[in-house]
Amino acid sequence: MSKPSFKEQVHQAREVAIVSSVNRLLAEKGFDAMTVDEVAADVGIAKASLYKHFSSKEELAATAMIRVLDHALAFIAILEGQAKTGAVEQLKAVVRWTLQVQLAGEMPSLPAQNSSLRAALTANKIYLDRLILVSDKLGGWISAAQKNAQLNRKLPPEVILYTLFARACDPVLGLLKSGGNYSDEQIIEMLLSTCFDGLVGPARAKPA
Amino acid sequence: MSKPSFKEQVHQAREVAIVSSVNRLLAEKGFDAMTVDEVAADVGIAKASLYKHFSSKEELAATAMIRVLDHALAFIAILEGQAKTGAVEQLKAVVRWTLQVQLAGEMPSLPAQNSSLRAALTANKIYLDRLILVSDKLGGWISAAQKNAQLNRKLPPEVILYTLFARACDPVLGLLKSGGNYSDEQIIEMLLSTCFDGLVGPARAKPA
DNA sequence: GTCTATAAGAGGATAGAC
DNA sequence: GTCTATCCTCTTATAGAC
Repeated sequence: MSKPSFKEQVHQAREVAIVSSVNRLLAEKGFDAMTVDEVAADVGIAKASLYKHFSSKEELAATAMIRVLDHALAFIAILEGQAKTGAVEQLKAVVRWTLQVQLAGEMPSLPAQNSSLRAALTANKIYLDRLILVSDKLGGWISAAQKNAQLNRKLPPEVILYTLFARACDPVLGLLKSGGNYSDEQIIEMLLSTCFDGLVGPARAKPA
Repeated sequence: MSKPSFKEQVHQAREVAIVSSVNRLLAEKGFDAMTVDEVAADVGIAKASLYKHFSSKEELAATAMIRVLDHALAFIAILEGQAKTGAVEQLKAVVRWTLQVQLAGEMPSLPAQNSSLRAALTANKIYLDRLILVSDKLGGWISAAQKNAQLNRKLPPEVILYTLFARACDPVLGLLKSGGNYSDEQIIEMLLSTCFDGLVGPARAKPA
């Protein structure tokens, strides 16, 4: 790699600032309610300047999503480097991290139905690449956990993967948070409980 | 009640047709992507005529939500009239019904973040009334199930209620449906399993 | 690359005739 | 109450000077 020039560093820094604003606004208002004017105002530059860095609102959102996936991959890498724990514990750690990001107001939320956004995401190689990387890592842990019977063997791994991904946009978190009756830590533990042990609760007795 | 005139019946029938269209479009595209022009075209009337029946797009959505809640209440009433089964079984039946409605493409999906919509809903007495009725019915079953230890006693009833409500907009259903690898019945059973028994699966042994 | 100014168009809501 | 035609605001995106 060649040393980046000062100009390039400024350019990069500005893009980082843009993506940070986009990420926060996506978490706060969602894709549809977020306007490009808001983003520009939040960053403190003119809207036309934004479009010199990113060609569309969809690309802004895609870049924010890529950043989140990169953070997830970094967290997963840390887990992999730690002392060997059970696969289920690693999956729980990832979900816990996801919930913490949401509680911090930093989890971008994209509507599943928006067609222009979906088109942009499925056409984005970098986004898809990161998504597959995360899926593969989690998929490995899921299959390990099923081998140990730590996770229900009757569920297709795909279903478990989707269910874990869905924790990143669980509306229950927002409801509990806005209700104000529970601490962040309590919310996280309750959601982990309902996700892994279900509403019925943990197994009452271990098999002999 | 006085006998409705023919004119009033036509009026009512038209409104029913409007709400049906709105309901289907809300399920298909969501509130933001749905346009009033589309609704008018789908019903087959002019947009201005729509506004003689409903004063805003938000009111259209609220009316559709009220209809869904009324259907839910009707289903709950049927369950109450049936031979006595466990409270958990009744809750599962309600969730199963919710999933069936989604699979049929008839569950309106409203974004949680849209502020104008939220304002209209929280100001709508009829909507709030129905929502409370459903919550009370489910709340009764939840507390009964917790007394029997059929549901985890450590979870606040409120958390269980929210978790059940959230099944009505679970993105996992849409992902599995669009994947095409499972029948509707399989999807329903898997989602019921992850909801009540969690990813870990059902208790492997009963306490002595 | 940054700015101001504006094009271009979508979409919610209404005017006014019938 | 229904229609056609229109208004008006908001929002994405770009033109063109510097």
